[in-house]
Amino acid sequence: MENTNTSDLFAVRSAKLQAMRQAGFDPFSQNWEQKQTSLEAKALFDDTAEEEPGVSVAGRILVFRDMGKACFIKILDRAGEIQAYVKRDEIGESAYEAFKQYDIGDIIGFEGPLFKTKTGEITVRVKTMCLLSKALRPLPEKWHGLVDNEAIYRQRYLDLICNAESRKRMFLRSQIIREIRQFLWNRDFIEVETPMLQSVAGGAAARPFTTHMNALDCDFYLRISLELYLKRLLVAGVDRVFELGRNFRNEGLSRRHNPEFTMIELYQAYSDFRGMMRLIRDLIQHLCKTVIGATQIKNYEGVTIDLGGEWREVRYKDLIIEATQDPQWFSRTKAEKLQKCAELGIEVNPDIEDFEVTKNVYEKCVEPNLIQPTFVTHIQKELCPLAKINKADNSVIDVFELCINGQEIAPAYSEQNDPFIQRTMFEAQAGEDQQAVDQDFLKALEHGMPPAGGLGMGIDRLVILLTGASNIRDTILFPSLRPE
RNA sequence: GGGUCGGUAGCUCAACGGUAGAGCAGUGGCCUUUUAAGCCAUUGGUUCAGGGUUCGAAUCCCUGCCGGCCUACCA
Repeated sequence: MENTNTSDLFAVRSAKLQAMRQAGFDPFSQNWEQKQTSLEAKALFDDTAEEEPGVSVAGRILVFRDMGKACFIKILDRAGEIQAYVKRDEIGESAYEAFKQYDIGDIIGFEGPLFKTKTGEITVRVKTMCLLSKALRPLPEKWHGLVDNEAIYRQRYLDLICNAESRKRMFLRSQIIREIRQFLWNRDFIEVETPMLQSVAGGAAARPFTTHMNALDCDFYLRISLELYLKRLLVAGVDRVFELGRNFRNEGLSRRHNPEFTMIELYQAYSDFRGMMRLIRDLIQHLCKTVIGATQIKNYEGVTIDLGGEWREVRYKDLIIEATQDPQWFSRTKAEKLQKCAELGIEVNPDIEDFEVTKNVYEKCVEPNLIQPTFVTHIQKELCPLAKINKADNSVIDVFELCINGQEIAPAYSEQNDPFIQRTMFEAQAGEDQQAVDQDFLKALEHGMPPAGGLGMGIDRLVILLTGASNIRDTILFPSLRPE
C-alpha cells in the first residue's frame, strides 16, 4: 500500500479490504443465517442446562477488547447488543488471523454456544464467524457517542448506531403509530389514502409548497391538511374513516414545527365533538397502556403529566377571562383589549382583527400553562370555519382543542355540514383569492354529508409528549435541514 | 426575517494574543473471561471559509457558510 498514513482511517480500512480480496475473500459477497436476535439468543441461556445452547447471530461490531490470543467483542443488532468471546484455540489460527483484521463498525455473523462470563454476562463462545460488510469509515467515539446536533440529524444512521435513546424513540414512535391504527381498526374505522398533490390546498390556513406536474403542465400544491378529501368520503358513505400521513406547510421551523409533519385525521359519522372527546381520551390512554406502560409521563423539564382518569374541560372564554382578570373582556373594544395586552406584556400587532387579539392572549398566556390534559371548548367561530356553530351562542363553535404539555395536541369539531354556511365561511376566509375556495368540496357537501365528529392530531407532537422529547426533531428521523 | 451562542484530529473535548493538546478510534508490540479492559510506543490538524488588526491570531474585528437556542411569521 502506498498510503502509510495510519491516521487516515478510510485508507487503512480500504487497505484491509483490498488485502482480503487479494486473498480470495470478499466481505460484500457474503451472507449469514441470523437464527436469533441478540435478545432472543440471550433468552435461550439456561444456567441449569447441561449443554450450552448454540445460537447464530449477526450485527455490527461496537466494541473490541483484544487480549492477544482471545478477544471480547460486542455487536449491535435490531434488538440490542450481545457479547461474543473469540478465542484463537476455539476458531483456529488462520480464522483468528482473519478476525484480527475486523474493525469496529464491521458487520459480522457468528455462531457458537452460550456461556456466562466471570462477571455474569451471557456471551457467545464463537465457533465460526464471517465478515459480512466492511466498514470503511469509523464509528463515533464509543463512550460519548454522537453528540453534535447537526451530525445527529444529518447522519441519523450514526446516531441510531451510537445512541440507544434515539433507537428507543424510533421504536416507540413506530409502536405508537401501530397502536393508533389498531385502536381505530378495532372501532371499525377504515384507513384510506387521499391526494398529496392538490390543485387547491384546503382544510387549514397554512402556506403550501408548490410543485409542477409535467404531464398535465400545471402547478399543484402539496397538501396542508387531510380534511376536505376525508369529508368527501363522509359524503360517499364511508362513515368511519381515517388517514395517517404527511402534511406539508411552507412556514417557519422551530422546536415544535417541521415543514413536513405527520398527522392523523379521523371522521366518524353520527358523532360530534363530544364523541371525539371520549375517543381521543380512550385512544391516548390506550397508547399509555400498550406502548408506555404508564399514564404518568415526565416531560423534558421534569414535570409529571398525568394522562389517567377524566380530563379537565373548560371554555375558551373562561380561560381568557381568567388570564386577563377581566370578566368584561369580550365586550371591550379592540383598543381596550390592546391596552390590556400591553399591561400583560403581550406584544400584539395593532393591525390584526379583534378576535386575533384574543387569540394572542390565548396563545401567549393560556396555552403554555395547560400542562395537564385539558379540553378547551367553545372557541371563537372565526378560528375554525369548518366547524358547526353552537346553538346557544352563535359566536362560538362546537369544538375542543386538547392541550397537553403546553401544546395543542388535537383539535376536534362537530363538522359543519350545512353547504350554505360552509360556502359563506370559505368565501369570507378566501377574501380576494376566490381561487382558494375548493368548489368541488362545496359541491360534495351539497350532496349531503352526515353529521359527524372529526379529529386531527399531530403525531410528532404526540410522540414528543409520550417520549418526553424536547424537540420535534428528536421524533422525526430525518428532519428538514438546509442542504449541505 | 431578528437576537444570541457555537463550529479545533474520524468522534468527545482542552488551549482564549506567544511552539495547537488530551481521551477514544487508528498503527506497532505485550496480554486466552474483558465490561469505557489494561500496559508500552506511535501516526494524525488549511483550528468552517475569506478578509482585517498585530512583531505574532484557533484566540481580537468584519463578511460569508452551517448549526443550536430564543423570537417573529404561522386557522
